[in-house]
Formats: sequence, C-alpha cells, structure tokens
Amino acid sequence: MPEQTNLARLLLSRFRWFDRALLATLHDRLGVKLTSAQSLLFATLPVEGARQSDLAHRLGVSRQAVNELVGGLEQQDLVEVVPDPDSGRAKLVRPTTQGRESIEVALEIFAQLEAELRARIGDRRVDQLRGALDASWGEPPGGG
Amino acid sequence: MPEQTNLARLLLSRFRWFDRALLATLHDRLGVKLTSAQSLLFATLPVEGARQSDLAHRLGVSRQAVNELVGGLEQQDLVEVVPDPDSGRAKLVRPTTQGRESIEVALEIFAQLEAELRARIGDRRVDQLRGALDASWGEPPGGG
DNA sequence: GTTAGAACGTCAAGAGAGTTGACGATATTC
DNA sequence: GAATATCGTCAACTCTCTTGACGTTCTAAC
Repeated sequence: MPEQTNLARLLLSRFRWFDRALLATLHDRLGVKLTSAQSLLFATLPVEGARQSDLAHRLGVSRQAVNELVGGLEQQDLVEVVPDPDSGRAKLVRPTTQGRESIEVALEIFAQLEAELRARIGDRRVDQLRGALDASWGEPPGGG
Repeated sequence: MPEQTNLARLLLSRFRWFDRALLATLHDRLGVKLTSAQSLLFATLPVEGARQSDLAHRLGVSRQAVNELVGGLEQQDLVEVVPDPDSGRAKLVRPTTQGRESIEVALEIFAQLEAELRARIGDRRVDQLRGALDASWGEPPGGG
C-alpha cells in the first residue's frame, strides 16, 4: 500500500475519479462529448444563463479560459450566447433546450456518482468529506 | 453562498489550494521553481530512486509524461538519471543531494499546510477528510 | 540457441486547460 | 465631458497529458 501522506495527491486523484466517470457516462447517455473543463462549466451554468465573467469568477479561472470553453459548447448547440439586456458590453451564456436537458442529465449523474460513493465507502464518510470540503479554507497560505 | 452540490468541483478547488501554496512556498524558501506536476512527482520520489515506469504507475500517468517531468527536474539538478544496475533497459531516477534537501523541505511544507488547515477548519474535519479520501473508492463507475 | 513477445525509455505530434498582455467597446464616476 | 473600470476577445505562450511508433533489452518457449 502507498504511503498516504499526501493530501494534495489524494484530492487530485479523487477528483479524477468523478471526472472520468462523469465524462464517460455523459458520453454514453447523451452522445455528447464534453471535455473535463466544459463539463465543470456546464454543471455551473444556471438555467437562466450567466455572464462569462460571472462564470469565470465562480470557476476560479480567467475570462479568457471561459470564453474558449463557451465557444466549444456553442458549437455543440449546448449553449447560446446572447446580448445581456442589462448591459451593452456583457453577454449572457444560456443553455439551449438541448443544453438544459444535458445539464439535467449531468446533475443526475453527479447525484448517482455520489450515491455510488455512499454505497462504497459509507454515508458517514461522504457526509464528512462534504463537510470538510465545504468548510471555509480561506486563501492558500502565501509563500511568506 | 454558492450551491454546493458539486463534489467534483470542490475536490478540484481544494487540490488547487494545496498546489498553489506548495509551489509558492517552495519557490520562496528554496528558489526552486517547480511546476505542479513536477512537485507531485517530486513528492513521490523515494530517496533511493525509482524507475520511470514505476513513477508513471504511481502517479497514474503515462511513461512519456513522467519522462518529460524528469527532464525538467534533471535540468534543475534536482534528480539524476542513472542506469538501473538490475536491468539494462531500465533507468533509475534518483534525487541529487540538492534534490534530497528539497524533498525534505517539500514534505515539511506539506505538513505545515496540513497544520495550517487544521488550525483553520479544525482537527476533526481534517481527520475526517483524510479518512474519507483514504478509503477504498474503487474504480470510477464506467459509463454502462 | 534462436526467436517471439513483453517491458523500458524515448521521439513526435497533438489536444486540452490555463495563463498574461493588449485592445476596442461600453459603463460608471466625478 | 473626461478619467476609469468592466466585459469580451485576440494572440502568444506554458504546462500536462495523450496516443502511436520505434530501438533496445530482457524473458520465455520452442
């Protein structure tokens, strides 16, 4: 058994557990081929739409990164980009009809994965995992 | 407050919390500029060295990926690549003297980060986090 | 012994995700 | 009306990782 000292590595590998399962299932159930980052953005998108800079902020990445992801989703007719009625410079990223259906399925898959995890490692552990991850970690300690 | 339904996103962002802090601190304390993947490999490297394919297996990435990472670490004189005495085709990746010191510091930083996290969200939560992550999750559910 | 196949490292090409910097267009503020 | 900040976007770049192919070396089977 590996020396389990590394929380960071553990966190990353557990993320990948979800990521792989989500992408594979999404592909199988919908024929939709999303990338990792796209699926993350997708699962963050409210039905009524959101501004790109909003999404960037929520995901913790730059506006440019979101811009490119949105482009990919747009090509697959999963989202549409429309002018924001409240602002001339902003645009609204909104799921299309097909996109809304896909989002529903994606959220369902997330729920199923969590349920599967509960079956595998126990309700208690999953609740505790969520509790610890949800807690306020604050900013990463700088290199002071 | 955000809708906290997404365990995957949470896992990823918490990984980044560690990652950023580690890289910044490593840079400040040692003047060593590692990338994310390099630091992960670095923290996995035993003092006595390991084969590249071993490392690939441990990290869950391809041999080619490891090969490139090792190249970067070699250029910084943190590791050296020597022929494996047990096999003519294999090579051993071994930390240099400077590398060993850096690894020690890196592990120390990991410990400090975990301590910092304990101070922020509590011992109980960190223990539970580790407990849940350490548990046997098994293979990611396929897209059946 | 020789020969088929596996394992090891490596080269090459490419995808994906993200960054910084710069820029026009639009809002806001004074 | 002028300075300033915000929003989306273009361009160039870094980093991580993948697949495919290839020479070398070790292992087995015949």
